[in-house]
Amino acid sequence: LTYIGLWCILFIMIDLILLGFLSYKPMTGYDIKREMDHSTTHFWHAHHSQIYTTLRRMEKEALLTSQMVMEEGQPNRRVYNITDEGKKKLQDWLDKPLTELDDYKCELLVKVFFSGFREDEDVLNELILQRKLHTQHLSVYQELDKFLESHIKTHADPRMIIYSRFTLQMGLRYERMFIGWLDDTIEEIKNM
Amino acid sequence: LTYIGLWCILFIMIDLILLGFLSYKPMTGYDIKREMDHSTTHFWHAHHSQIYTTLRRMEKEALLTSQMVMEEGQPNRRVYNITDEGKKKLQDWLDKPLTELDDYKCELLVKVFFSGFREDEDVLNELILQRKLHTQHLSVYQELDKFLESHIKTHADPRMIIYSRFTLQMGLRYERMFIGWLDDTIEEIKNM
DNA sequence: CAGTCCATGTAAGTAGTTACATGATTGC
DNA sequence: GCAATCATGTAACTACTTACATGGACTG
Repeated sequence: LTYIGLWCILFIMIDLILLGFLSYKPMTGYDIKREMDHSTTHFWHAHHSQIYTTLRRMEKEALLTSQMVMEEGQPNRRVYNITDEGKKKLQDWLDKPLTELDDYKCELLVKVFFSGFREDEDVLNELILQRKLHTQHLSVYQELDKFLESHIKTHADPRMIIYSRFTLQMGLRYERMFIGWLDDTIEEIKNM
Repeated sequence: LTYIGLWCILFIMIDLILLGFLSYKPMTGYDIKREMDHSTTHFWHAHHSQIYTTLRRMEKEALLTSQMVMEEGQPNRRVYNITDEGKKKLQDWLDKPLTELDDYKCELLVKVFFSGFREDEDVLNELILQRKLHTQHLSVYQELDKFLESHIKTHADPRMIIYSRFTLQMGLRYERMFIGWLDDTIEEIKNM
């Protein structure tokens, strides 16, 4: 098991996300958590506990350095910087193309799959609730998209914004696709 | 931490999937793995090691029973049956509506998010490769869908088939949505 | 005679989750 | 007075992954 690490570098997603954010600018764990909640949540999320422990571990691995910055009236901040080794790791991962598909997990679909045992009425109510939740998500993404669109020209590095907007476009499409499926499935159950 | 189990029953997805399959008929771990690979993979997958260990644990929890069936010329089979307690657990989970959205994780989107650092050419190649993979998946789902459609009337319990087909419809929509996003993103990068 | 299918397991590790813990400041 | 924000951590656990392990029957 252990010798594999020598041959094939392990790319752990949370590591690469932290390296990605820190390649833009020095940040604290708190900063990264906040940014993730506003930009990557719809395709990758992390709890603060995982972020803090991973940053610590990556500092030991010489991918990052950190300094405590003393604040008055506010808690002190541990600011992380990416090292050359960290930059290399990020670039190595980016350069290596994905040759497989991500696997998708969806609890709702598991429930639907086994819903032959349920009352149609109950399934319908569940799908209607899900539709509400997805509609809320969709409108959040629409707001975010407007915001990104307005900042795309004023930003110093538009490439960053352009690529992050591609991911948001996927968020929008995903929600619309999901709502479409919910609508059609609701109709089909009603007509059963 | 421990007292929570007393108040709030834990619903672990793999448990519920195994209960779901065994509520149709008695099966072995191998059978369930094979069925999952043909029906639930696109929204939930499991390795055989997890299936075997979970079945064992659930037997201890009195949700299942098992008997070894001796075979000649072939390996012996451990056939599992669901108990009344197991049926109750499955039904309790089905009856409790989901009040949140599943969270979605996608490594490709993480890469795209940080692809401002890459050559457009490299990103394009990666997206084109992903397009190929998604197209392959799509055609597998289309075959499966044809198969389900032809069996929907001859099957003893069409409700089962109808609900499982709903999940396949999602698979089809998901792949089409993904390919659409890939096409548009590829075009936008080419025109950059 | 190499490879896949049948069939069932164990061992070891880790990524990620949930809860515990603290405490000053700002705002309704 | 209550809740949220800022800010950083530790402790404990578990769902899931990867690899190890076996061995007969069938197929091209």
